[in-house]
Amino acid sequence: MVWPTLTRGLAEALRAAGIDVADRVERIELQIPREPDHGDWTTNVALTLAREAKRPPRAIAEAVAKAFPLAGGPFAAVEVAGPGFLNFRYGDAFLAALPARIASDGTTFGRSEFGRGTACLVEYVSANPTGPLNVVNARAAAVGSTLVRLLEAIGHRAEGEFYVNDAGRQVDLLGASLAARFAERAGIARAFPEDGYQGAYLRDLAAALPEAEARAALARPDGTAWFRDAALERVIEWQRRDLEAYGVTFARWFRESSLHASGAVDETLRALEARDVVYRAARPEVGGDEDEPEAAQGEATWLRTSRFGDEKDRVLVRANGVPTYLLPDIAYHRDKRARGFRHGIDIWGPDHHGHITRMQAALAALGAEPDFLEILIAQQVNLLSGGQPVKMSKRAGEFITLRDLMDDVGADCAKFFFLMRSTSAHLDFDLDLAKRQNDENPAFYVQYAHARIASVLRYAAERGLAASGEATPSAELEIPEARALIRKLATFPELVRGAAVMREPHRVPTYLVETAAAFHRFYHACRVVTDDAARSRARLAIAAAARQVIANGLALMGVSAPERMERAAEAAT
RNA sequence: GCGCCCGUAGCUCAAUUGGAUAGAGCGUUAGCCUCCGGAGCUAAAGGUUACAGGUUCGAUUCCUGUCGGGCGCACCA
Repeated sequence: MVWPTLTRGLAEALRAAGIDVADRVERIELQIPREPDHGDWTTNVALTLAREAKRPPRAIAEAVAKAFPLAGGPFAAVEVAGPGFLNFRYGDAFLAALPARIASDGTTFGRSEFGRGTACLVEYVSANPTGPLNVVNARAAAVGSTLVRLLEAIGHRAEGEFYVNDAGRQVDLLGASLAARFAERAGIARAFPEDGYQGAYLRDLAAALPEAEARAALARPDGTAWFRDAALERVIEWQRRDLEAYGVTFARWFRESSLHASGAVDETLRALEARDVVYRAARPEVGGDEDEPEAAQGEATWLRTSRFGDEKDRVLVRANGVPTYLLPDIAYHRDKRARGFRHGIDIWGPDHHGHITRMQAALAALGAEPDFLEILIAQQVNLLSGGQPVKMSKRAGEFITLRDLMDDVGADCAKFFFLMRSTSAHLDFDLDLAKRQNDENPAFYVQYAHARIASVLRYAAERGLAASGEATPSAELEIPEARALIRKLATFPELVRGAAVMREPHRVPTYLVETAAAFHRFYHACRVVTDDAARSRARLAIAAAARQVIANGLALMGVSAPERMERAAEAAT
């Protein structure tokens, strides 16, 4: 990997130039410029250090350029440009050796040790076990699973986890809804609960219940618990199965109920009390609304989140003695730390973004490191069909599910579309476009490049030709399209590092589209399989390297890299 | 009213933790197959980065304000 050697070389050159950056080597900004004229790597250290060094940036840059140890490294030249940028250019030897190196690295090309084995926990989807998964869950699943793979790729120990809210009011309501549906079937009068779950899936579920047992439960005063448990296990299993079909699995499905059972919830409350951030009162000491009639509900237990950046204090335990969702949630994050994770990343839906400050405040109140928890919001998804928004009503239980989406456009395509956009941005998902198996669909564009290369490699193999394991001859390296492709492939490790560090999975598909385009240009400029065996083998090595990088990138996304693609039967023309 | 997200080509979106001349796809227009997959390639056109200030060597990026879109503001999750 180029990044560490470049960093070390720069630190050494800066020291020679009289500037010591020993303690902040990793903060040196290194970038791959988008403008090819600016070299293969660039840094602005001379500009950022000019002020403290009290020297003009260009003077620093000149000194660094002179002292930079080029010998034995990937670079052949370093130039000073503009106001004081340092631009590094790969030597031909480095580029020539790259295809063979990618071949030998195989699926590990792009990986690094940047994360030094730090344990990270990514919590995502974590949908309530009250119904099918929706499209935002689908988006979060694509983003979260990719994030786990990205973190692993840069050397973290990363795990994905699904937090199941299988306790509390929502699941009780689910039980009551199911009981009502069963009663309805059995011809027993029973009111459907207000705000109950309307979805048709509960009717199906009610039909599948063991008749006698359900009737008995219905007759008992505490019978909804039976229906709740029945519904819960069924729904969780559906969710797990759908996610599996989608290609997303978790290291652990963590049950909220286990926190109650183990006493972790009570323990967390005591830990907070010990830190003197809890009080009992009828209304909050900070942030209360004067005309809140709810104040009459009696004394609740409050957490002083307002001391840690929240606008008001929050209820941990209701006046009736039942904890709000917040307390077990704090217990859950406390548990993550106790399990040895040094860093947690949560991916939440758009309806939870108002909860970020209170969660962070709660963890601060607990004494957690300020950067322990990072929360990403997987923004809203608007489905478009025929150019019109698809109408959905969560209340009535009418919405497009993850399962519908997979049936409609396929898991690969759905994931690719979700990952194309930055997580925090609203997303318009054009179902018609995603369904189209043609050139308008970027998922197919990338997969097609992979299949096309695989096809060329097969064609070559039939003629007894295989990729060369030798350095690329300079005659090939001088072809602009070949050189551009190899340079693009060389940036993959840095792309992976950047996407992981910045928590921006969307950089991967963006890169893959560019890489696929670079390959297609190479393909058009250079016939790969010719009568010239040596040349053919060299070009096969370049093509094979491109295939490997595209495959590695698609693997990060959890999208398949097909060896061949059947053209779907053209619609009547 | 308060908080958060967003505003970039006709449309959907990028722009590498403040970098150099803001880029792709679709759509439009004009081209490219005796040859390895044309699901491809080449070129043209398309921009006051919503608006107004500020910070600095440098702002699509950071800060303030205005306008517009979305979401959230429970002793629900």
